[in-house]
Amino acid sequence: MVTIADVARHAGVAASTVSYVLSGKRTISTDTRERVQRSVRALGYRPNASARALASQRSNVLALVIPLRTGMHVPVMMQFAAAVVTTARRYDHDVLLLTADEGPDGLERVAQSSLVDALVVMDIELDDERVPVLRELPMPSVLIGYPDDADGLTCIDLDFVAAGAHCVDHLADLGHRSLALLGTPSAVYERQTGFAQRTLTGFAEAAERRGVVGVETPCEHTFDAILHTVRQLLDEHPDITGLVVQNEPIIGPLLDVLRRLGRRVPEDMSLVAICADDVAERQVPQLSSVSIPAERIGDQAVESLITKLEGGDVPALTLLPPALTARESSCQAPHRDLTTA
Amino acid sequence: MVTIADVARHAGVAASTVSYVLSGKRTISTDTRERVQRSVRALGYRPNASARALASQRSNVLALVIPLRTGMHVPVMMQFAAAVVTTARRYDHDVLLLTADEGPDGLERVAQSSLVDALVVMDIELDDERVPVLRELPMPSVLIGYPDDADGLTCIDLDFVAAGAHCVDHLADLGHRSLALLGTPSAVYERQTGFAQRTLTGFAEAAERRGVVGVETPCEHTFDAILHTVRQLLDEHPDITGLVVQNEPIIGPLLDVLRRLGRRVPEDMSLVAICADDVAERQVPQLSSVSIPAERIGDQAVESLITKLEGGDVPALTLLPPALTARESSCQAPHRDLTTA
DNA sequence: ATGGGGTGTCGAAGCGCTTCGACTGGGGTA
DNA sequence: TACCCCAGTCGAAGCGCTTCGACACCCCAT
Repeated sequence: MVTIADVARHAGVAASTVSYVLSGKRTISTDTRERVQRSVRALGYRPNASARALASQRSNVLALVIPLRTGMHVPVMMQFAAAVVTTARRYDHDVLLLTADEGPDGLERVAQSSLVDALVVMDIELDDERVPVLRELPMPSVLIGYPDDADGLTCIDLDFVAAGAHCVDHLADLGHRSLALLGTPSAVYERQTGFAQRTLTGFAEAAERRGVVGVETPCEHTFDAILHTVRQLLDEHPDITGLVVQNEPIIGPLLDVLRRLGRRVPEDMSLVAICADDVAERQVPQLSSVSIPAERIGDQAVESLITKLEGGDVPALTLLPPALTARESSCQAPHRDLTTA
Repeated sequence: MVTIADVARHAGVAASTVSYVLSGKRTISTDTRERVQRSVRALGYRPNASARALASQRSNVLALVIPLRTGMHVPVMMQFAAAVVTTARRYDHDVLLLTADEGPDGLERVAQSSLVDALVVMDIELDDERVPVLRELPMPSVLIGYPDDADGLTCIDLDFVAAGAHCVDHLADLGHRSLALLGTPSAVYERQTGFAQRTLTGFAEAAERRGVVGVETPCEHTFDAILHTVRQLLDEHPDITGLVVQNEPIIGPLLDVLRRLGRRVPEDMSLVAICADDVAERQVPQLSSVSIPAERIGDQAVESLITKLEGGDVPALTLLPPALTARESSCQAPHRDLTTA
């Protein structure tokens, strides 16, 4: 293994000079700089990460804490992780992957051992036990999602309240008067997951504001559960003509179920999903949807973290505005009466 | 930050003694050991990872290289990654996440800078450009999948040749005489991805061996592509009664397509998928399937790597035997003639 | 009583890098 | 001409840990 001393000897300079050439932290004459760079290339020198971290107190590694629990939508998380890694690399950082089931201790472990310089934590619950730990940790962190008490934290998320509301507005604009939100599995709500709760809030508030009926129900992933949930929903509320779905894996089977129950989409039943664009576009009919900008969130998270590492300031809460794309699955409500109030 | 010197002072011993207590590499009297342990707890001491890595030449970090490309099935990879992280933690290691698009250079970077002790590389192509790099690297690695020339490497994979064959055997046993393999998107084949190629081989060999007709076609992910592919397939081979599917995201839409084309599953068309069990079970009808044991592969990969790190020997190639679970989507072929030969 | 072999502990020497202070020499200013 | 300043470079001191060899000390066999 070639060390900085080897490079220094080869270039006929001191080791510290090599270091300064590499880091650019002091001015070095063009002549010397080029000579050193040639030696670096000639010897194939790579600085030893541990030595560098030890001396500089910076590991150039970010922790990414990913949930691996039931009901989480996997492809979105993967997109997200990919964005984090890619963006981190742009800033010359690497990413250490942690699973959420290490819990708060896992965060303390990697932080206090200086394995990482900063943390990105996904899937934050409204009352998340990791939050107090993050507050005390001697390094910056960014949360994806945000807890009830976000004091002193940096949080980034899609504005799910607005997302829920957008869906309602879209359907209400099309004349639908009775809507349902088909949500995530109940376990996700029970865990007090922020995005699920907030969509629900946005949905309910918007329904109220628009003076339309809005009912909500969780939905598990199995086909039978979907069938049962939808059947019961339509039995109890036969006048529902608009469905908002926040549950990516059930989308395919749901379309099936509706067909089975004799509801055509969109003629009898309009559908708006909250999901990744490619999923919406893959369906038949293509779904109107509010997309989840996983990539942008991941980018943003890393950029905020880097800014904080460099001592900069970032907003405490960044809420990305949701965008609804109307596709084939939503249309004018079948008219039964034409009163508008 | 509390250091080993603080602990040593607190316990009234030398720093080296603390180190030996922590590592267990020398015998320490019970008395001293307990005193040190108390001090460690009292001060909340955590060894500094960089210092440890620098001194011991071991970072206790494994690299995991994940593909983020088109046509890869995401949930399986996620399961896989989760298994790797979980198992690595069991052996007191962490996992650094790399994306495949850093290419061979990424591997060299993390290896030569001693950021990691070993590597797990997924999604190996038959002629993978990373393979020669891995051979030269001064640290162990495990490949998921295996290239044509696997000399000097450690590879783990599901036996996809056997998987393809199992599917054929299952259908042939049920009396089907004309089968098709609906594969991954063509990009995956063009990349010479091992698992896709090998399934194809197994499928073709088994069809030959059983004396049944076996045709193969790639299939893209969009609904239209699926519809078109299947329609064309059935036009050209109207006597096909058995379908093998190795393309997880199309499974839902495919069932739709078959329904549209007037083929009932399994009465008119038997289906066997190569996919995760939960996906198979979620469909209606539930699919007969060969499952992809992502978790076992992940475990196995890490365990092999740890063994190698400790100087142990591991088999060059571990092929996990595939298991076919018969569910509702496959049944006796509709009889048109009863000759068996 | 003496020697030998464990057992338990210590001190010091690195691991490979960054960074600080100090030094040199050349150019500009007074 | 004397002075100062700055650009460019060097040497040395760590960063916090592991590990090697050395050293007591005690117990047992002689």
